[in-house]
Amino acid sequence: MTASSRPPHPRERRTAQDRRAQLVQIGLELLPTTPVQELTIDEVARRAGISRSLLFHYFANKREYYTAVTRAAADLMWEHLLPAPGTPPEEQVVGMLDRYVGWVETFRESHLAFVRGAGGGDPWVSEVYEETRRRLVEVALAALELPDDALRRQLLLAWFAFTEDLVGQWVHEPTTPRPELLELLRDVLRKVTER
Amino acid sequence: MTASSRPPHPRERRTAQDRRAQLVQIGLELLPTTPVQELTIDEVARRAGISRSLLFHYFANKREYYTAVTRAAADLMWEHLLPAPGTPPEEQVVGMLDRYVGWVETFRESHLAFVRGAGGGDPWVSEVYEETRRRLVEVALAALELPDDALRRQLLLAWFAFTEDLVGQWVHEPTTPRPELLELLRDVLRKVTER
DNA sequence: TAGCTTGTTGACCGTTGCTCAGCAAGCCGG
DNA sequence: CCGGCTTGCTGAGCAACGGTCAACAAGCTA
Repeated sequence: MTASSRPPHPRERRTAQDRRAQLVQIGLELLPTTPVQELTIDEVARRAGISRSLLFHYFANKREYYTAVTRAAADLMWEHLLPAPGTPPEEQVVGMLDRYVGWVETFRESHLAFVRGAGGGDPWVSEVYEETRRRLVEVALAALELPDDALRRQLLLAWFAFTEDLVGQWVHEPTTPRPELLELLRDVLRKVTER
Repeated sequence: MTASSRPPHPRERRTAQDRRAQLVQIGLELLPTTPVQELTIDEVARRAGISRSLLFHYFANKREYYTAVTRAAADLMWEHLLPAPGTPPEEQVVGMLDRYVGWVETFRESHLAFVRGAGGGDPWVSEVYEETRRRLVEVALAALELPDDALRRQLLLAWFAFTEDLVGQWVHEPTTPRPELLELLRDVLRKVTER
């Protein structure tokens, strides 16, 4: 987040860690306006005030860079959704759902662009997001205290796709009050898993 | 290094319509193996046995080309799913669902790659597929004889996201017999729309 | 001071999307 | 047969982008 105003001549030397973090941060800031894979190295380097070559010093290639950005975005969401340890099961699920809707509300385009980018095109990128979804399902499975079989996992993942889609539409056109949306999602989850 | 050969057929001259169709066809054939946006004009032109320039004679730019390819793919599916006129309502829905699963089963990677490509990255491309989904919802709404309000449409679209996701998983790991999958999907649809 | 480590750069290359001036294959009226 | 028109088609070439490489320079330590 440190402002990198560009003084005329002197070079700005940073530690490897700092530089990497800065580059990923720039990627995160660009994410809302640009499909991940379309970030140009030039643009990122320009914003960081460094040469293209330096970016390739930290990331072997473009893909490695934008998967790192994607992973950072996914981690941010993950940390926001994760329930505090010790929360009662039912509350865990409801809380995660509530925070998920909040997350989408807060970041709107930003988040939708991210999901879109994560779902499409590059398998390496989609793998990152799919892993996050799998982890979410893992948590939900435990919280719901459901038996763990393959079909149920598929259903939970599919329910998450349902939720993603519906919430994505809802933030653009809130067809029902927020609490009812949450109730509806919880209800569908119940009906989907109760078999 | 380019082909300096002028084989027996120095040049294959076609009508504009023919050429366009051929180019789109080549795009469709490449779709399973390559994310739409990553098709290279070079590759397509090479397969068609023409110069790159000619492709730009028929499509203003790359995007116009691959949205045309995407639209062609979407239309193929649409035509396959559309119920025959005169089919009784319930049968329409069940039939479409059945044919949808069949479609995914038949084309597997091909279809999943398509959906992935259509969902991600370029808004122009995703718009094409979203329009198809909207049309499907339109048909389903009529077939189910449900009142037509904004929330219900959202729910139907979200249910379709659920279906897409579940069927996509299921073809990779059939966790339940096919008829039960269909029943399950129909059941979830009922529960989602019965409010 | 020399010497090492390492953050950093500019010059260069191959590929790809895209443009443009013009060739060539049919088809017309004379 | 001929000139000219239309139109499918090409090759050379440009700009932008991803990626490589040898070398510079900013700090640290001996």
